[in-house]
Amino acid sequence: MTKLFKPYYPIAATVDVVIFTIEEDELKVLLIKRANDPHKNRWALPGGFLSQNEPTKNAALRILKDKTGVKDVYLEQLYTFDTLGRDPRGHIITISYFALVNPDATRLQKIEDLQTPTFFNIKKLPRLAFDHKTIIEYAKKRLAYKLEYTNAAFSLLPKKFTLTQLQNVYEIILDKKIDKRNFRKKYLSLDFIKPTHEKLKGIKQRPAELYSFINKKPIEIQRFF
Amino acid sequence: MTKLFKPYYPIAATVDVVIFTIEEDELKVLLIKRANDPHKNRWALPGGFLSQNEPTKNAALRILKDKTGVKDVYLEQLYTFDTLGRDPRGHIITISYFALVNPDATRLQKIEDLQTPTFFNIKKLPRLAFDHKTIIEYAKKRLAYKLEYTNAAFSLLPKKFTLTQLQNVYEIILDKKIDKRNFRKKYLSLDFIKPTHEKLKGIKQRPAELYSFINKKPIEIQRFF
DNA sequence: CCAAAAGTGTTGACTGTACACCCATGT
DNA sequence: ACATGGGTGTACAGTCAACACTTTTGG
Repeated sequence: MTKLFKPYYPIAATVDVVIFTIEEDELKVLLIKRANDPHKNRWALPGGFLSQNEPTKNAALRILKDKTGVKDVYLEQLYTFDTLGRDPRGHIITISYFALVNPDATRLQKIEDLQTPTFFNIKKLPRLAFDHKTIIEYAKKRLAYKLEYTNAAFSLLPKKFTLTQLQNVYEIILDKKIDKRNFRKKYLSLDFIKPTHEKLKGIKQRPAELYSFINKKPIEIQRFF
Repeated sequence: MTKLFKPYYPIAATVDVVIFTIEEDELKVLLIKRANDPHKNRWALPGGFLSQNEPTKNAALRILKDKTGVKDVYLEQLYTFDTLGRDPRGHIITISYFALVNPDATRLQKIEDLQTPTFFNIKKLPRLAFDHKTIIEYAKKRLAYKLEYTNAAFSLLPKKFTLTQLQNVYEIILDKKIDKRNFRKKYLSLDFIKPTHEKLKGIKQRPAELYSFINKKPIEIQRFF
């Protein structure tokens, strides 16, 4: 603290990061195994304490890189969790972030201190430390919104992808079947993607056209009145 | 702090509250005049430091009541602002909340220490303390979303209201004209409101039917696929 | 030629939008 | 009787949802 505050009570703040990916047709979340108490050896979101004069997003990026090897992700602030008792060490709030990554471009490091970063199927999560289950559930809702109202799917896909892969992303996250023709018509009409005129090769069926996102910046679509 | 953390750096956290209302056909924000430095005598969002073991939402309610007299509002967490330098006293993050109130039911107290809580037209804000302008802009976006996707308008209206009043809320917040017939058709089809079979009286035109919200809990509407 | 996934259009239902006049009341 | 805002319907356009067959490739 650069100066002291009269009657004001300092608290501790952590950041926690929810990293989603899609792998083997499953929505997965990145977890690490805690090296220390509390909850030693339990699976948890990558997270840690803020450093001095460190913005929370920087802290999230730093911790993510140090504990999992994941870097260069676009983080979005999710929510600040502050329930009393969420951390047995005392009054600790956590500012959570979330991001989407493409597993092909995301090599997990095996860190020496046994943090073993691992993507878990969101439907088969182990017992989690702290209130991290709550945080993941909240993040999942936000993810579904993002997919419905933005071009966020680009973060989950390789640079070039087929419409079937894209549709799979939607089906997995929204957890429902979508009609192929309607999906293509609608998604193409949004003008988020364009054909590359390349084809997927080396497979035994008809090769699919590869598409790419026109814009790798977040774009929203509008509604109501 | 109930226990000490080894190398971990305590920070200070404040909460700030954005209270919106609609009055005289204008969207207004509740501000107070700061009693102390920094930014003494400048207008600011009601806010203050977290107390020991106090959840942020409780802190927001406490501060709101103490500094403005406003109570019994439904607060929703907005965002955590943490830009370095946002507070000249040091590394202080703020967890912001927002709420909608009906001015008829919200009596502002004139507090002895000259905090003078006042609703300002959002289009005519004075110079604000800290990064409170940024916070208000963020809150305004969130407000427009809420209105489009939920029944949140109930918080801005008296128990009984006319469809014209409801439409005004939308026109003011979305900042555009809406066709009267289309608005009525659409809003009624959402089944958020029901006629009370009472009429507005004592005015010189044809008296309007009064409606009330069926449900004063947040409800969302769905889209896409 | 077979298996597998890619690709493609039409129809009917529903929703959004544009638009103008009569009605009920107080003065 | 008039001024004021309240209240109402229709038609056209656009979007959504349901639905099945042909094409291309590798083996």
